[in-house]
Amino acid sequence: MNLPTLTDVARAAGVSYATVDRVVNRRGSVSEKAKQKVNAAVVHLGYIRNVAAANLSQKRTYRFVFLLPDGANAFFQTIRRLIKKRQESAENTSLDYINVPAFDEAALRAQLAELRDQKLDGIAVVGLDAKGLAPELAALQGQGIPVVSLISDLPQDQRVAYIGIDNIAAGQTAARLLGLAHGGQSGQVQVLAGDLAARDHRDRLDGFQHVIGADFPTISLLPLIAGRDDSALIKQAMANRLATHPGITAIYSLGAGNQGLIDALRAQAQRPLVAVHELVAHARDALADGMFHFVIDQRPEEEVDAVLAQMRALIDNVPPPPIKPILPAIYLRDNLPPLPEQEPPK
Amino acid sequence: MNLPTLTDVARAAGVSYATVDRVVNRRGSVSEKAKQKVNAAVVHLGYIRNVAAANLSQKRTYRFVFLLPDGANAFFQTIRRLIKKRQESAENTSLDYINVPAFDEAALRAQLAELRDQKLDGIAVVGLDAKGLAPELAALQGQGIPVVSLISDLPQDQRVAYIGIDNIAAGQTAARLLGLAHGGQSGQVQVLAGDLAARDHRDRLDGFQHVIGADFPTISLLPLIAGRDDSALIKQAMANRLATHPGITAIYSLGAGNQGLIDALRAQAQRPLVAVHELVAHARDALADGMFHFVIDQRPEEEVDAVLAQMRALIDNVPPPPIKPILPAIYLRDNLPPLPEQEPPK
DNA sequence: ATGAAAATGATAGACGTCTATCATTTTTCT
DNA sequence: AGAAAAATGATAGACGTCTATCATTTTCAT
Repeated sequence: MNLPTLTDVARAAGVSYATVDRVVNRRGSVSEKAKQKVNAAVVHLGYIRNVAAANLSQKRTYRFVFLLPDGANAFFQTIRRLIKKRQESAENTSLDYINVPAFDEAALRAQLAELRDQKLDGIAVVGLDAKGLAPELAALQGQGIPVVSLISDLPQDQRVAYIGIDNIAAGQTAARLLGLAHGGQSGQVQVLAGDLAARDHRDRLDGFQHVIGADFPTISLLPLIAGRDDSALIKQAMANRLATHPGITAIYSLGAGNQGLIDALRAQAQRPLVAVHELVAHARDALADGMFHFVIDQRPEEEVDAVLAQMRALIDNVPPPPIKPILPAIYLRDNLPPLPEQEPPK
Repeated sequence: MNLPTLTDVARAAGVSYATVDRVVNRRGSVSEKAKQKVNAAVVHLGYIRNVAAANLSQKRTYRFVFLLPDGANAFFQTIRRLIKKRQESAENTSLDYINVPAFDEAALRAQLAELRDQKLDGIAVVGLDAKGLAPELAALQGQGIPVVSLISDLPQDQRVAYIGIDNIAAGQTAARLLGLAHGGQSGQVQVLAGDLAARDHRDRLDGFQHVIGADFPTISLLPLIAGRDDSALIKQAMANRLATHPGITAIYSLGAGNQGLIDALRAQAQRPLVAVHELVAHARDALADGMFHFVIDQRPEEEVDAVLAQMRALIDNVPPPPIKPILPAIYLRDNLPPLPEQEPPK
């Protein structure tokens, strides 16, 4: 009738509660035989640990830290805001983030080393394609502190899970949206990247090129512009390109710094189709204005939640944490989500 | 440091634990003065009830029932599957669904009446645009059983919340996707509805017509086909229409029964742009095949979760349940989510 | 077979809330 | 003032898990 408790398991296994406890909480001093009896009983009864009761008894608080790239990047501002928000409504979880210089391996490494001594229950890192992090990451995992990569992956053996979108799929999606919007006519597409050293940017570009090449043969790609996610740089480069190539029919910006793109577009009459990533404030406005046509968003809220869920599951040691990949959302001006309420500054 | 407990509240209010309990759990026999002292202390300390502990102590189980339209409709099959899935992983919740004849006011009414006598904690109903349900719904709410409308709304005063997408936005989104995909060229669009008596179908049509009319003046709409969500009917009607109107450039199917549409399309060479609703198996296949181009999905998983969250919050009497509107997702062949694992029949 | 080490059992207290009971105090009415 | 009614206090037990302690039994090596 009711869910079985540990006492039920003990009875079924023919051992004492203490022994069951030693098995399920890995306290050692249990014979192989007893361990098997207990595990069999667990399976047989379908015992599921009552996490609520467990946390109650322990007054457990999870301590999680996010390592995020420093800077004005609007997307990560959103992530920071979300973390703060979750912190407030968190029952027994303490959430923090630490800003680390962007794309700086040494700094990230130092930060990871520092975290090793603090008693943490989990770390989420925005991955970096760098070899030098391996020892620090290994040391953390060795201490039982799980590391999850967020948004941009780390090598598989250096993290327990990756939370983020499939960036190849994102690039493909962008390609198909822009491709279909040519209505079968030919066109010239300008791709705007941040830095191809970043894994996510590379993946998006690969996906994009592949779909354009395979399914839209009448569309050609102009040479890539690498804008380093820097608005000023992007503005200038795009202004030039638009001036010299009046035949541009579409733009795909797969990185950040799109304010620069908006500025460049505003300065002239041509209105190509535009697809960008991340629904941040200026992208939202540009979408509503009709300046942008598609925004592909990785839904930071879901990502943050997924990180927390993953880490909790890992720590609670419960069955395989649901590894539901996060799909990029496609926004048009018609399906914009309501703005999150702004917190009035006190 | 730690979160305040009821004992802390009692101390701060200068009353006994028993009195605090009488206040927060509304047991009566408390003077107005005491009530105020307690409430003040609650606010002052920022007390938040520990729901885990509360449920633990009560061994509370929530009993929720979903009333779903009967029939083969693939979308509702998905909902049913999701409910079963949630049931399995539910800690202290019992979930059931009852199939009711579709679009049948009398049957739904009878079912609601029957549920009144069963001790339930919440009901989710797929709304119907019918006057006759009001007394039954009112009676349920009077007994403290909250009713939530799902997918298709009920009049505002007859339910405590609506969980579902904004169907006007969904129709607008479909219009813009198809409109943009004309690449500025003119076209003829065929809209395929189920039954305009259903609120969600009407809303989608309104949104669609509005955006086409406002932003794509070179696109014209052919007379609507009402297929009653019936595959056979739809197949026939569409086959006719395609034969008589070879100039059709796009099709928007805003209801169910799309297998019929697929059959009609397969029977001939013309390949118009197609947007449909709900990512069910055949839509998924058609998308992968290139037969469909856009699928707008209301993400049933999120809807089911939102229903449960709403109801739990209502019952736990916790602060305003987060009323996050559910956005329709747009799927292309490139961003299809992984298939849920099929359960092997035992 | 003796002692040390390993394994097991029994059990109490804590976590925060809910429910229930009984005793005591305060208020209200005549 | 005195009795009835209302309000309050005190407190114990339950929910399921974790942690800790101490006593007892079993296993193993010599």
